[in-house]
Formats: sequence, C-alpha cells, structure tokens
Amino acid sequence: MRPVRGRSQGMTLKLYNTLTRRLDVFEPLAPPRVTVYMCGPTVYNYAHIGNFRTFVFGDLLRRYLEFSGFDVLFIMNLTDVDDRTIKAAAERTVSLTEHTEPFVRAFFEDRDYLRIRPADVYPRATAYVEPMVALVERLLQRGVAYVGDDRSVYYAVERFPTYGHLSQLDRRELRSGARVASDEYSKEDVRDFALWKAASEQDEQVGAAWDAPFGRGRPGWHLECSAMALTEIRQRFGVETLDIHAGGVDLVFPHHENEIAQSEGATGKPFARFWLHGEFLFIRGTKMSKRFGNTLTVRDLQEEGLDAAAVRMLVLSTHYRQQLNFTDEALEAAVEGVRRIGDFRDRVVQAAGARAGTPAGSPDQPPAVRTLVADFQEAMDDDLNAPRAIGVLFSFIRSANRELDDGTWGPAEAQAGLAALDRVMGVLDLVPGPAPVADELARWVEARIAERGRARADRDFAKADAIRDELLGKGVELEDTPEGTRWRVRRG
RNA sequence: GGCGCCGUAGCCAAGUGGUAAGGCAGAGGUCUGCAAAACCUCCAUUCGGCGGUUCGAAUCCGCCCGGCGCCUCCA
Repeated sequence: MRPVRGRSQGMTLKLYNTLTRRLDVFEPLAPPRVTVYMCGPTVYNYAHIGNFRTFVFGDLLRRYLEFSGFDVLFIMNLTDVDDRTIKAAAERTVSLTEHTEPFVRAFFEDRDYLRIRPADVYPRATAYVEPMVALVERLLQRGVAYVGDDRSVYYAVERFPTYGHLSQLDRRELRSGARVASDEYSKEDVRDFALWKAASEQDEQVGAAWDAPFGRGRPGWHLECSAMALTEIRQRFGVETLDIHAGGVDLVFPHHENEIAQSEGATGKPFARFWLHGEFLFIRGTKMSKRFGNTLTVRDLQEEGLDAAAVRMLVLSTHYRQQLNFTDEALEAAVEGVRRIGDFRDRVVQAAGARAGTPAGSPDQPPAVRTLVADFQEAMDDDLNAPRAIGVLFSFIRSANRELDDGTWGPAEAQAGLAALDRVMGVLDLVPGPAPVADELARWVEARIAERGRARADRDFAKADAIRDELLGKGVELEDTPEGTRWRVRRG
C-alpha cells in the first residue's frame, strides 16, 4: 500500500537542524522529492558498530521519509581514497583499489545483515575525480582557493565570510599555536584546508594520483563529498541544494563546515537545508577506538548468532541525538524485546488466517489497532523519536494480546492488526527472523517432540519433562499450545 | 583554554512548566499435568546535589558534583 501523499492535518515532521540549533518543520525544496546525502564509510577497514549506529539512523530517516509519502533519493558515498586508505594500501604494498574493494563488499554485507535498506546510489570517490577537479577549478576561478608553495590547492577560509556558522566556530576561540602542524607552511591561514593534495611518492605507489590543470595529485576528503553530492543532484534534478545532509556528530567540524564552504563557494547557493547529526555509540563508557582496544564490528555480532533485529532494537531504543552505551545487559534486553515482538506477530498471523490483511484505517478496527499508526507517527514526527515509537509499539502489543486473549479479535481484526503492525515495522524493522537450524537438528527435534507427545498422551509426565529438559540442553525451547507443540532455538 | 552535551527505578530509556511512557530483569497471581508464551497486579511521593523563579519544575535560572564529545581528514 502506498502511503498517502497529503499528510493528515496536524501531522508535521520536525527535525533538529544543526544549522539552526532547533527543531525545524521539515519541508523539502520540491515536494514530494527529498534529496538526502549521508556521509558513508571510509573503506580502509571493516566498519564498526559505531559507524553502523549512524547508518541505522540514516536508514530510519530514509524509511520514515518514505513512510510519510516523500520520494526519497538517498545518496551515500564511499570514501575510497583518503589518507587512511592510502596508508593502509601502502603498508600492504597493494594498490588502492585492491585494498578497498574487499571492504566495500564487506560494508554491503554488513548493511544487509542489519537490514539497512540500500541507498539509491553509492558514489565512490575514485569515480568522481573529474567533477572534483572541476570543482577545484571553479573555486580557483572564483578566487576562494589558491595553489600553495607545495603545489597543493587550499581553500581560503577568509574569503568565505560565513565559515564556521554550522559548528559555531565563529563563536569560539581557536586553540593557539601548538595544534598547527609544522609541515603546513604553505597555507596562508591556519584555518585553510586542502582541496587538492599534490601527489606524494606514496600516492603514486598505490595509484592514488590524478592529473589536473593545477597539478598532479589527489582530492582532499572534504572536497569529495561536495563534488559527489552536487554531481548527483545536479545530474538528476538540476539543483545544487540538498534537502538533508546527514552524518555523525564528529563531522560537524571540520568536515561539514568545509563542505559548505566548498559547495556554496562554488555555487552561491545553500548546500543543504537541513543538517542532521547522529550521536556516538560508546562501549563500556568510552568512545570506540583502536587505541582503547574496544572496537566491535558488525561481523562480530553476526558471528555470535545475534539476530539483527536485536541490534536494531538496541540502536533504536536510544534517540539518535543521545550518546548510546553498548552493554551486554542492554543487548540482552533488546534480544528479549524483539523476541516478544516476533512471538506477537506470529500469533497475529495465526489469528488472521490465510487471508490477506485489511488496510489499517478500515472501519472495523479493534481498539488496540485504532491508534497505533497515529501514535507511531506522532512519535516519529517529533525528530524521529524512535524510543517513544517503540514505547507505542509495546503498548499496542500488550493491548492486542489482551484482546486476542479475551476473544475480541476474529480474523478480520487480526488482519487489520497485522497490517498496522507491518506498516510500523516497515520503518522500525524489529521482527527477528527464524534462527538458522540445520535440517538434521530439526528432524531430531521433531522426532523428540513426537516422542514427548506420546508420553504426554500416556500421562507419563516424567518422561515428557525429561525430553523437554534434554531439548532445553540443546538450546531448544518448547511451547505447548492448543494447536500443538511449538519449538524454537534460543539465539543471541 | 574555547564551544557543546549528558546525569530519570537493579539495567536500558522517553518525557523540557501541570503533577514520572515503554522495555529488560524481579515478586505475586490467572492459564497449564508441570512448564513456556500470554494476560492481571506490584516494582521512582521521585528525576546527581544545593539554592532560586513560579500557584505549580525532572522540565526554567544560578552554583556545585560526576561523566562525555568537539576544537587533530574519527560515524
């Protein structure tokens, strides 16, 4: 079912805009189209769970925009040339591409595991060198960039009066002297940053150098995002302003500040109307970092047999602008939470029978269904308040279970309930999948359950309980229902 | 030093002026051969501390304590 274009009265999506430092009503430039650019991974290594917290936030944003009836173009770049990728490739004496390619694939695998919907386009920096060069030329022509003594090209921050607005740098004092790297004499001003870096021996060695009118070299990190974002929206829609630019908080300065300077310095138009920033994830109270030895990758979680729904639950349980502390206890709570959601959905599917669901909003909705979608929307309209939306979800589950218990729900009600639940799950996506079970194990379990069934029929409960304990020892939980005995492998 | 954020039950976490959502864990009960699942009941007179503003504050202001981020091509 296609969401309704015109939003109901009183429903307004508000988003916290870093640019204005307040909640702003979201209105795209040219509705219903919404262009979103989110800073993606640097593919020099496996992305860790902290990176993916941000990407789940991006996924939530994208899904909710679509839920709300917008046509979203979601762009996520892959940084496949920068200081870190070059360094990593050089250390292994392989080419840049040889080094980054496996990590690009790994990123997509991890994304799929976490059920993050694929972006519409994943521009790779190395494929956009031409527009990057063009952007530098434009900035040189406009006199906001200059070629330094080291043949690198720098942005002249002084020539961009609003520099520092996003990060409120204009309200801060720059920390003095000590912080300025000694090898950057070529800059006219300490605040200036590199747009184009003159090719070094190492760059040439890994194949990270390109010819340009202003000298052979490679793009600066900040430049990449400006060029890729502008190229994508210019080609598709002929515009040079994004509706939303998103990323992690750490990118506010200098990355996004520099993107604004570069893009607006070249186009003279606002680069992005909304700037959204996701907070960090911490492990054991500290920022994840190689230095602290507390990095955790998505692959680690997957290998533990953890259902991605639990990871999504954990991440979405905290508002995206709040720091999230990743702990085993919180993860366990998330595992139990999604188990409950999954059990509930199974129950509703059963009650609904084989017939297709009736759309949420039809007249014969049971009480529990009536408010679910509206309450969900109200929570999400409030700056994507997913924790609140999850609260709404669990309240619904409790009421619905009650109505299922007392017989209020027939198949029609269950179908309406299922439709409403699935609309919400289309955004949050918290239903766990079945645990992967080997056929051999499944056959054995079925056989034991049949044996136990016979024992129960004979009222030989000691034997029945012994079999149940035996199965539990293998991690198999049983549940006797009027429709027979259900079983599942406990996971996570 | 500058800019900014956070501190709510055992754990996680909403709530930013009108009298504390939700989840996990826990206790008792219903159902069950017993369990499980589900449901019912209970579980913060109180929101780091101290003052202040207000008829009224977790919510606004001040100070203090504790934790964190950015100011370094980190999501």
